[in-house]
Amino acid sequence: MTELMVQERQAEILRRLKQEGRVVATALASLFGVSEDTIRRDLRDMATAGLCERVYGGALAIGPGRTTLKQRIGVAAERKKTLAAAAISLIPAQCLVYFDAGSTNLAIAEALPDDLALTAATNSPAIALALQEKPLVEVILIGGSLDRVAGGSVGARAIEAMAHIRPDLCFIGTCGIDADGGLSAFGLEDAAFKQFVAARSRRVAVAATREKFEVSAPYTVAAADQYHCLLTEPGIDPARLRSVRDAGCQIVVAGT
Amino acid sequence: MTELMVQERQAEILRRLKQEGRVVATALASLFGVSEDTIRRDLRDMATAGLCERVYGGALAIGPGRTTLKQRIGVAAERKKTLAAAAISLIPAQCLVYFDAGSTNLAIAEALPDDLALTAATNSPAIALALQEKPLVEVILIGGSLDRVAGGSVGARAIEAMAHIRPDLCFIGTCGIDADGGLSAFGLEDAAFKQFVAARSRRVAVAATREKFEVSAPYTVAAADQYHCLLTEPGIDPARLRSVRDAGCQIVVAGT
DNA sequence: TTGAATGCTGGTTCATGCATGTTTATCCGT
DNA sequence: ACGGATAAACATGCATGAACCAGCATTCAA
Repeated sequence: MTELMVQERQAEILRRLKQEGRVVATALASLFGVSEDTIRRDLRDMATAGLCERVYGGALAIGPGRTTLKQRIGVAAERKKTLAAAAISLIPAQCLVYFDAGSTNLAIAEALPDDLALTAATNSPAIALALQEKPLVEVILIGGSLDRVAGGSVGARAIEAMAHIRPDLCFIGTCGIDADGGLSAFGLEDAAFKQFVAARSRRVAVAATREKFEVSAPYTVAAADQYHCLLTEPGIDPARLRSVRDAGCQIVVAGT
Repeated sequence: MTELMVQERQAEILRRLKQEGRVVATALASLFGVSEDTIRRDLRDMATAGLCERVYGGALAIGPGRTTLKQRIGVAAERKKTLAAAAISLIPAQCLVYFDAGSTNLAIAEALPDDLALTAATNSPAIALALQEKPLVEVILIGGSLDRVAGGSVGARAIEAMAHIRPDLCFIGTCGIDADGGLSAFGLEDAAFKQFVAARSRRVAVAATREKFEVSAPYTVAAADQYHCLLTEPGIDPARLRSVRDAGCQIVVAGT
């Protein structure tokens, strides 16, 4: 490896932190060909700068990088990751994809591979931040009034901004799925916006963990025949899925 | 290698910077057949002109991929907090405040007290997330194309969305402040958007740490008489501040 | 002759490795 | 489970050489 300057070395450490969630001091020392003291100094500086959390033996990432590490450990989030992996296989390269606000869609955005080139639109600041990390993704942010509960822009301005865009594919978030496969949301404006986006998209996908099948939210978003793909986990009552499939919807069960 | 003139040499250095992302002073010296002092002078000049980042041993390229918002957040975090505290005293309750993308403005948004009620607009996903945590703040997200370097929306859509809003106060971010107090930015679209926002706002404030006074970015945003309040730290050359004050601009020095 | 570009001198700062003593995690025997 | 042993990881201070800057001298062209 070519000799690196301080800033480059720290930048590289930061990159590894983001990617792997953690770094080991001794490994970095031999990797860069410097003493462990130097690495420790680097980590200390980066920690005081708030770029990482110093721990005995190395350092941990802060923020999303660290949550992905936690996700690797946590079982519940492991399911979302599986879902996300399956979702990504639905995305053709070089197309325009819309990501609706929501934690499941955030997981999909985070899981996008670095070598996938596409244009991504979203109404969620959190998803926008995640997408910003993907080098080949051009990000379009949909503005509007920020809905605290939904975690994304809604309202007239959001719809106006969305009217300029026709996604090839959209991932709609849902709060609940009723017996007939209908999607629902907790907010009136949120539901209206989802509806608008779904109507404009060539292809509508819904990624939902199994607990969504046990929730019914007050505002309807779309019936089963208004979306094209339902992405979910194993262990759902086959009768529920059948009714959705009968409406002409593709069912993808992740992890099978 | 044939002997080159200063401008040619610097242009060649810049070319190499763009291509390789970094240059080493000693290598350049032997390459051009000049003393290391000359190279250092070159790099120093180019750095003050905002063309590269000077580091011990050489220089690093500036721009996409090099310095992202995330990296800038950790820099001078403590000082930015002091700046933020002072900035908050400028904000009247119940008004519409715009926060431009940038790490300094992010610090201001994070420092907002929980009992302050206002409507906040921003083009930055990161700032939107921070504002979402404040219970009495209504958040308006400005959409558009997401600029990775600036960390916020820019472009036609962003301007269109902004045209519906007339902020009582806006905090504009700046990449550099020139000798006459003029603000500048690294991106063309970014600069254009800042300009548009500033023109629409009743009152324009700029919060800048001291290093901004040593940087000059390529695209101009606003002259000193086009903003109303400059918020900065102690230790700035008084002559610089005087020229800004002479333009009719209020100067607030945080932490004094 | 003036001014810009460059090289040189001396003193300063910076990054790094090494030596020292301290703290921490882990293992082990009770 | 508990307390001590042990080795790894750590912080600190210091030494060193490289990189740095300010200032002055030199060159050369306008």
